[in-house]
Amino acid sequence: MPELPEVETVARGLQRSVAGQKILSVALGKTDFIDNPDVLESELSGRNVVRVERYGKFMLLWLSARQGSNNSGGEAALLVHLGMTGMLVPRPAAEPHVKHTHVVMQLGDGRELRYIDPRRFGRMAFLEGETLAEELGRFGLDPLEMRLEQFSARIHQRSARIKALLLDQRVFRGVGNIYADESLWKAKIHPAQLARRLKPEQLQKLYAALQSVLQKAILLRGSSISDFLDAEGMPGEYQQHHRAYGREGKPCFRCKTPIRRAMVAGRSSYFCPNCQPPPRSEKKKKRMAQKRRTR
DNA sequence: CTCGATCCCTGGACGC
DNA sequence: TGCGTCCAGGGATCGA
Repeated sequence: MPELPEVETVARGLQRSVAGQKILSVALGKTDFIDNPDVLESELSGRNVVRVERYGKFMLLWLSARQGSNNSGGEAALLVHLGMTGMLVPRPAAEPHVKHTHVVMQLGDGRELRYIDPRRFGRMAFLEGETLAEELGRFGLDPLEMRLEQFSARIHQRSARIKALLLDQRVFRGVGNIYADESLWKAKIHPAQLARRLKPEQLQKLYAALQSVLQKAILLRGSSISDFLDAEGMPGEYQQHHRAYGREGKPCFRCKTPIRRAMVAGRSSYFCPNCQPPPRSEKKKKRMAQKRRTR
């Protein structure tokens, strides 16, 4: 569930608390979510965490070259995806490891940077040089850095549903189910609307909605739905500002019509059936269902 | 290109 | 209290 605002929150926290720290050694538990556990283990120890930043839904821990190496591999980084339930948190080494602690990095100041993930939907990888560049190149625009023209260009002639495109990390990096639904609600666009059908005014509205929703969410340190906590163990507050996501049956904040839930692009999607009018294709589907019932 | 289905995994909700 | 069952959900992958 960590999406752009949650990952940004964690990354900022880690930048404050672990940037500059040296990784002395690494201990691994379950490793099925790690690209190449042996490489990760051997490459991490002895490096400094230079800087922590967000890249889409990933955290990027930029690493120094190791002493004695000529840094032939180019820039190196630890890539961390939190999946649904991942947490990356610094703790005093003396504190017991909670269940599902799978990666423990001993830091120079006596703390440990721990990766905890019950479902292991996350991902961790040590990457450097060309491999790293290639991996990062797979992803689309950062929603907070793109201009309107770039946003529109990525969307306007695609035949997929707008929600599917918003969720596609190759198109935009960092948007997930919550913020896609919230943005679409704010822009009054139905999630199943075909992207190429959107008018310029709608694209402009969606662009603005996406940015304001994400910025406000970052300000409130993300949404804590199930158990999201930031690097300091604090929950976010944006869930109190949700207008669509998770509000099935509750009145729309604009028109009081009950919020509906439907599967779009394989994800449960929340929307106001009045403010976000369904596209023709959806109406057709409804008529078919009606026919079946009356038959 | 776009879609849906399937798998990964565990905890929480729910029914009995 | 304790089972069993179902579901959520990002992303990879595969077939239609």
